[in-house]
Formats: sequence, structure tokens, C-alpha cells
Amino acid sequence: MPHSRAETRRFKTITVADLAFPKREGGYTKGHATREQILHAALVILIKEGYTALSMRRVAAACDMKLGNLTYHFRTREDLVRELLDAVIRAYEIEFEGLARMPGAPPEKRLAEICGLVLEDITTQKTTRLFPELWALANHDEFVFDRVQELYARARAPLIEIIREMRPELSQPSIEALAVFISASMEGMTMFAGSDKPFSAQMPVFESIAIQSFIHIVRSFDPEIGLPGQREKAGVER
Amino acid sequence: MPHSRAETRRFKTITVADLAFPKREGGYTKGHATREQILHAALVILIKEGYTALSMRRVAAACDMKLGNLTYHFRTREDLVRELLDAVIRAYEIEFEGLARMPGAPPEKRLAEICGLVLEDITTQKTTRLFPELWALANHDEFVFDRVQELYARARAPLIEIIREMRPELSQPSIEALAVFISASMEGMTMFAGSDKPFSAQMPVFESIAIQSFIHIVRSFDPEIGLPGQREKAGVER
DNA sequence: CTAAAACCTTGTCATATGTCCTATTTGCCT
DNA sequence: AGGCAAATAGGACATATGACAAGGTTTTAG
Repeated sequence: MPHSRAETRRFKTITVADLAFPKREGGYTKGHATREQILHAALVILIKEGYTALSMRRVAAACDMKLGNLTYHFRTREDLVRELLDAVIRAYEIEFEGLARMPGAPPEKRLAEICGLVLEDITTQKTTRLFPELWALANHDEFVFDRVQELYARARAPLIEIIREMRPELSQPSIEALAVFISASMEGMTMFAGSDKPFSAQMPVFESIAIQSFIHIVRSFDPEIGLPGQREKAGVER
Repeated sequence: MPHSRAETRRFKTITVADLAFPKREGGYTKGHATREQILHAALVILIKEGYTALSMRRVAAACDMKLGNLTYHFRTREDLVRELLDAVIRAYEIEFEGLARMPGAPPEKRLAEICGLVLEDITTQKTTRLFPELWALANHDEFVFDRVQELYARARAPLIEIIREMRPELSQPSIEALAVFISASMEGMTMFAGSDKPFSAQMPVFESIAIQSFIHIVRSFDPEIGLPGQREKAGVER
């Protein structure tokens, strides 16, 4: 991606490494720096050791800081986790915001570009490790659930635009369904071709398959075809 | 001539509702029943409340049993977790073993059948909740990693067979890549159309899209096409 | 029938964890 | 320089957890 960095935030957000959080009122600059340090250390622990290892003491130790100070900045562990996940998800939202901004380029080209970026991101250790944690947490924590779904809704937006451009006659639900399918297909690669996964070396091949496949299904999808081999021919056999 | 894959699971296994574990030597029938009860209760906790809630005391309470008795059957929590995950994964392996056994049916039909079964399974609460936990654990636990990958390898087998039948001229790596892609695409639906997910009602549409899409990519995949829009035309822009 | 093995209860211990409270130090502003 | 809020440290406490040991009860084999 050319230059989509921490500039141009409507609302003031601080973006440091993999984290983006709203600017806070009051406090010294040192306090802000400490908060960033804490959140970053927590992210590293979450990625390297998993959610279970993310304890207050563990984070404090990683920051070379006393437990009391950590609880001063984040009164409860839940506060810390929420702010961490919100900040890291926000960073993804920002990263993918000006995603397929290739005005003038044909939609197929932009679709391929998006797939390339998403699949490349999936090969990073951060994404490979973070998202399964998010998916697992989302199953039992409404806050995480909502936040993750919001992220995906934003990630779908450019896909929907592209698909509508390619198939303006399709109904909105059909367009959205195609976007969800494409997005889901790519997310699913995480467990197979993500960082340190068995097929991570083959990601270029998957990328090629994905792009060929997505372009064709968008071009040719027929909402009238229900479930070939089940609904249609149901009466014949069985 | 059906493959020997089925026979590898030749050791006696007990299969009780979502769980399949190797028959144990020695012990009274009561002990075996208790072990099953424990594993089943642990599975329910894992699904309903997540991995963090899966403590020895929590499991013992769910079984209406004293903690000491639980540690008698499973000396450590790690033992319990490992046996639980192994048993539940084994149950999936068994469930998908004779998957696309529709001898004589055209490969497209069998592919559609497999997709239907997998996607339907994904809509169950058990699968929707269990697999994200497995994916997250696999990132930090080698045992879970290996076990999950083995499961997916078995799930790929019938896909590989079908793809080879449809495209006998393709190289084995290409066939496998297609199988991985198809499998990953379906797994990715978990977070979007799984149980209690935002698009769970649209699963039939996704199924239709998936089948149309998979059949076409298998029929038309061209390994010579590297990365359209990147490698090919890379020199033009940027 | 009885003794051994399997099963289960009760109680304990060390440790880890989240949260709170009270000093003490540090940085900023007037 | 003084004063005050922010930041940090230190300690304490209740709770949860995994592991284990010693003793009682049930089941089964011989």
C-alpha cells in the first residue's frame, strides 16, 4: 500500500505500531506513553502466548513496571483487554480504510488488489495469531463480537462497491452475500496459510486461485440457482 | 478400492455424542462411564463458556462430583484437555470418514454434497464455538496444532479425490492447493454464518455461491496464471 | 465370601490472580 | 520555589486454581 498511514484521522487518534486509540484528555505525556507501552506489551503477550497468559502481572512484568502502577492506568483487567482489542481492531480499520482507492482502475483489478493485500496480511504473525483469539472471544463476549463484526462490515464495504460495479443488476442482498463469501473465504486461509501454518509457502498459489475464483463467481453468480444437486434435482433421485 | 483411510482408525473406539475415544484397558464399567461423563461435561463447558472457564473445579461441579475424584480420573488439567480435544476431533474424523461415498455419482455432485454437509455442520453451535477455540489453541500448543492439521488433512482427502477425477492432468500440488482453498473457504464461513452469527440465515445462499464457485475453479483453474494484476502487470504502476 | 483393585470423598497446600489502599516520587504550572 | 495532580511503588487481601495425600466405599475377580 502506497501511503495510508496515521494521518487524516477525523477524530484524533494516536497510531503507534499496531495500535490505534482515541486521544485521551488530561494527564501528562508520560502517562500517555505508559498507556501505549502497556497496550503494546499486552498485544505482544496476546500474540506470542495467547489470551490465557494475558494477566495483569504478566503485562506489568513485560513493561518492567509494578502491578500497582498497571492497575492505576487500567483499573481492571477487563478494561485493559477491552481497550487493547478496541485499539488493535481500530488499527485494522484504519489500515483497510483507503483500501481499494484505485480510482479509474477496472473493478477486477481492484478486487485482485484487495485480495492480495488481505491475504498478505493474513500471512503476518500478528494477524494469524490475533484473529483466532478474537473469533474465540467473540463467541462468549458480546463486546468482542460486536467489535469484530463491525470490523468485517468495514472490510466488506469496498468489496460491495466493486461487486456492484461489476454486477449492477444484482440485488443488494446478493451483492452482500457475494462480499461475505469472498471475505470469509480469505479469512479461512488463516488456519492453513497463515504464519507458521503448513501451507504458508503456497500463499501465492492460493492468492491466484482466490482471485480467479472470486472474479468468476462475481461475474457469473446466478441467484436463481438455488442449491444445484439438492433443490433442483431433488425429485429425481433419492 | 475405497481407500484404506477408513481402516486406519481400526482400534476400538467408543463413540458417545460428539465424543470418540479409544477404549481403555482395565477399570470397571463405572469408571469408564465416569470418564465419559467428565469429557462430555468438559466439552459442554468449552462450548458454552470457552476455554478459560474450563477449570478442574468447574468440570467437577458440572459432573456433580468432588474435585478429588476428577483428579483421580485425569491427573492434570492438561491430561483432561488433551483427551477432550483428541476425543472431539476424532469424532469429527469419524463423522467425515465415509463422507462422499456416493460411488458412481458425478464428481460435481459429490463435491456439492460435501460442501453441503460441511457448511451445514458449520451452522451447528458445537462446531461454530469449538473450532475457533481450537484455532486459537493451535497457535500456542503444538499438540492441538498437529491434531487440528491432521483433521483437516483427512477432510481434504475426499476433495482431492474428486478434484483429481475432474482434472486428472493437474499436478498433485495444484490439486492439493485447490483442495486447501476449498476447505479454507468453507471454514471461513464459521465467523459469518455459523451459529448465532450475523449471516447464519443466509447459509443456503452461501452454499449455492460456494458450490458454483468451487466447481468452476476446479474446472477452470490454470496454474500458469500467476497473479493477475500483480505479477503480470506489476511494472506498469506504483 | 473375601480381598484386591478401582472408585470416590475430604482436606490441605502452594501458587497465581484481580483488586484495592496507602505512601512516595515525579512532572508540570504558576 | 512551591504546590498540586499525576504517576509509581509497595503491600495486603480475598479468591480461584492445580495438585496431592490419606482414608473410606464400592465393585469385581477368584
